[in-house]
Amino acid sequence: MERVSIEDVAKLAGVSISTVSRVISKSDYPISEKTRRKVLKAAEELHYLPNIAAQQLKKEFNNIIGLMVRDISDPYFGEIAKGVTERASELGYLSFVCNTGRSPEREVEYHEILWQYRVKGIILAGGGFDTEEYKAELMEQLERYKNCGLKIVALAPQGIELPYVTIDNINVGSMITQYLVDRGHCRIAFISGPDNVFTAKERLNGYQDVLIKNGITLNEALVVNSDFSWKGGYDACLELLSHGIQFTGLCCANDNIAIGAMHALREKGLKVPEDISVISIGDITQSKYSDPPLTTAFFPRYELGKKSVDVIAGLSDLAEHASIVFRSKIIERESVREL
Amino acid sequence: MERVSIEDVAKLAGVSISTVSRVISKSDYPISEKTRRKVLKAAEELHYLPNIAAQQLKKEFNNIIGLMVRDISDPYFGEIAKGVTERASELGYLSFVCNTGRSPEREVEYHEILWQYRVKGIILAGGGFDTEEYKAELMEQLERYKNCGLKIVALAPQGIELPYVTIDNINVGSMITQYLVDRGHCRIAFISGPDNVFTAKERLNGYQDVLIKNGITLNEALVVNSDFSWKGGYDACLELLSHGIQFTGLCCANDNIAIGAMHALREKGLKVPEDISVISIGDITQSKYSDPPLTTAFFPRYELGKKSVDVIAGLSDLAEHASIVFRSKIIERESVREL
DNA sequence: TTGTAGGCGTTATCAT
DNA sequence: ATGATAACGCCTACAA
Repeated sequence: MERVSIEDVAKLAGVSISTVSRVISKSDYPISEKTRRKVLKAAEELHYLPNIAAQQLKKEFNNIIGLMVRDISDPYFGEIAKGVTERASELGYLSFVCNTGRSPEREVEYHEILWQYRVKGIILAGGGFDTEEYKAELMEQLERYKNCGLKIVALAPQGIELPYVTIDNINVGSMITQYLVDRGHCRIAFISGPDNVFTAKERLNGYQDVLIKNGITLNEALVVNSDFSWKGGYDACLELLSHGIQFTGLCCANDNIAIGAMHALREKGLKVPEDISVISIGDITQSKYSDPPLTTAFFPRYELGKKSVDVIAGLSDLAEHASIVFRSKIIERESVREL
Repeated sequence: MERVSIEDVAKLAGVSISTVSRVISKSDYPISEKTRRKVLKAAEELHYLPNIAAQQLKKEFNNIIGLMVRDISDPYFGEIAKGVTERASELGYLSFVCNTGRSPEREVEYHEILWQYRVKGIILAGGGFDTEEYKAELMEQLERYKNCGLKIVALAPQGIELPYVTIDNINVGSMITQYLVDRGHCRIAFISGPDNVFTAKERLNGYQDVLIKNGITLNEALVVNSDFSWKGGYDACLELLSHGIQFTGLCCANDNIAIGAMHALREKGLKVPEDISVISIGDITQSKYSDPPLTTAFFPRYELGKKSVDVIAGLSDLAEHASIVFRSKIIERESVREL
C-alpha cells in the first residue's frame, strides 16, 4: 500500500493503465460504464491518488501560486493571504506562502525556488524597495517569466511596470490628509513606513500634495519614518513628540502604526481625539476594536488577494501592463474630531 | 529560452546529461574542474534551474510542508505561519498554507491534495473538532500517512493520539483562572471558543478545575461560547452581561476574545480593570497595545511553528506518539486588579 | 472501447 | 572522468 501508482490500479482492475488514466483524469474520452466502475472501485480500494509531480512533467505549469509577503503575521498580509488561499483553493490551486522578512535577498531566492517549482504565477503583496539593485534583479526575473509565461501580479508599487491589482496609494494618502484638513486641522504630522519602500513613499506623497494644495507649509519635523509595525508606530510617535512641534492631526501610513502611536499618545497623557486626531490606512479588523475605534481608509486586502488569483488563473484578463485599481474610502469611527 | 532542460545545458556545454546532472546536483562524484566550469557556465548562460517535478519523480517526498490553519488572517495563526515558513525556508522547504475556514470538509480535501503533492509533512495548527465523523476521517488519513512515511504534527489537541508540539491547554486555562483567584476574585466568567473544538474545551476544563479546587461553585450563566474572534468576543461579552449575573473577573480563551470583550465592556461603561479584570491566553502582538494592555498567558506560537518544522524535517526526533510540550507563563500587564 | 508505446526532465546504474 | 540507458508515474497519440 506504500506507493500505489496507476499501474497498481490497472492491475487490480484488470485493464490497461491508459484506461485508468482516462477514468481518473475525467477526460471526456468514451469509456464503458462497466470499465469505469471497475477502475473507480480499484482506485478506491487502493486509496489511489495521482502523483502530481508525474502529471506535472507533461504540463507547462503547476497549479501553484507563489505569494510573496513581508511578514505573514502582520494582519495586513494575513488578510491578503486569506483572500489568495481561499480563492486559490476554489480554483484548484495551492499557495506557497513566502515570508521574505523584508529582505530583498530572500525575495530573490524565493523567486528562483518558485520558478523551479514551475508555479503558475507569483503575487507580490508588499511594496518594492527603491534601490537600483533590487529593481534590476526584479526586472531580470520578470524578463524570464515573460518568456515562459509565468504570470506575475503586484498588489503594491514596485517602481517598475507590471500588472497591478491595487489601490492608488498616492490618492489614499491624500484622502486621509484631506479628511483632517476638511475638519479644520492644519498642523498635521505623518508617520510613514520605511523610506525606501514605494508604498510608504507614495502615501507620504499624497499627504504632501494635499498640504501644498491647501497652502500649508511642509514641516520636516512633522514627518517620521517607521517600519509599518505596532512597535514602529509607537517608537515613531515618541520620536515625533520629542521634536516638540505642536500638531493636532496625525496621519499614519497604516493601521499598525496608528495603533502603536495611539498607545504612545495615551502613555504621554494625550487623548485621542480630544488632543490629537488620528487617521490611517488599512481598516484591519482590530482597528475597529482599538480605543478609540480608528478612523481609517478602507483597504480591500481580501479582495485584492482574490482578484490577483483570478488574474493568474486567467479569469480576469489583465493586459500586460494594465492595472486593476480598487477604490478606497474613509471608514469613519472615533479617532478624529472637528476643530 | 522558454523551457530549458538539462539536455540544453548538456548540448551547450558539449557534455552528456549525466555529467550536467552530477555537476548541478552537487554530488560528490569526481568531475574534472574544467568540465565542471564548462557546465556551470552553460547553465548560467541558459538560466537553467532543475525542474523539481522531474527530480521529484525519483524521490519519495517533496520538500514541501503543508500547514493547515483555520484562518490565516488571525494573528494567532499568522504568527505560527511565520515560524513555519521561516524555518521551512531555512531548511530548504516551501510551505503550502491551507486555509480551512473552520470547515472539516475543506480540511479533508486539503489532506488529499497535499498527499497528491507528496508533501513531506503536514502541520495541524488548529484544534480538532469533537465529532465522530471528523475524528474518523482524520484517523483514516493518519493511517495512510503512517504507511507511507508522511509526517504529521499537531499544535493543538485533535482528540486522538499523534505527535504534538504544543502547550498544555488545560493547564493554561487553570493558570489564568488561578491568577484571578489569587487576586481575590471569586465571581469569574469565562468566554470560551466553539464548544466542539478541543482547544476551547480544554481551556474551559482548566478554568472549571480551578474553581472547583478553590471551592467556588460553577455557574453556567457565567460561561459563554464564541468563535475565537474579536467580534465573537464582543458578542459573547454582551451576552454574558445580559445574563445579569455579577462578576469581577473575566477569563477569555484567547486574546481576540479579550480584545472584543473589552470593547463591549467599554461600550457598556464598565472599566477594565477597575470594574472588571480581564485575562486571556495568547499574547498576540496587539495585546500589548490594547487599552488597557492585556494581561495574558504567553503562547509560544512562533516557536511552536518552528519546532514543528524541525520535527517534520527529522531534526527533532519525536517518537510516534510523544509530545513536545512548551511551557507558558502569565505576562502581567494592566487588565487585572487585585480586589 | 481499449491497449501499446513514447516522452516529459531527472537521477542512478551500468559501461566505457 | 564521462557517457548511455533505464527507471520514476503519468498522459496521449496511435493502433487495434
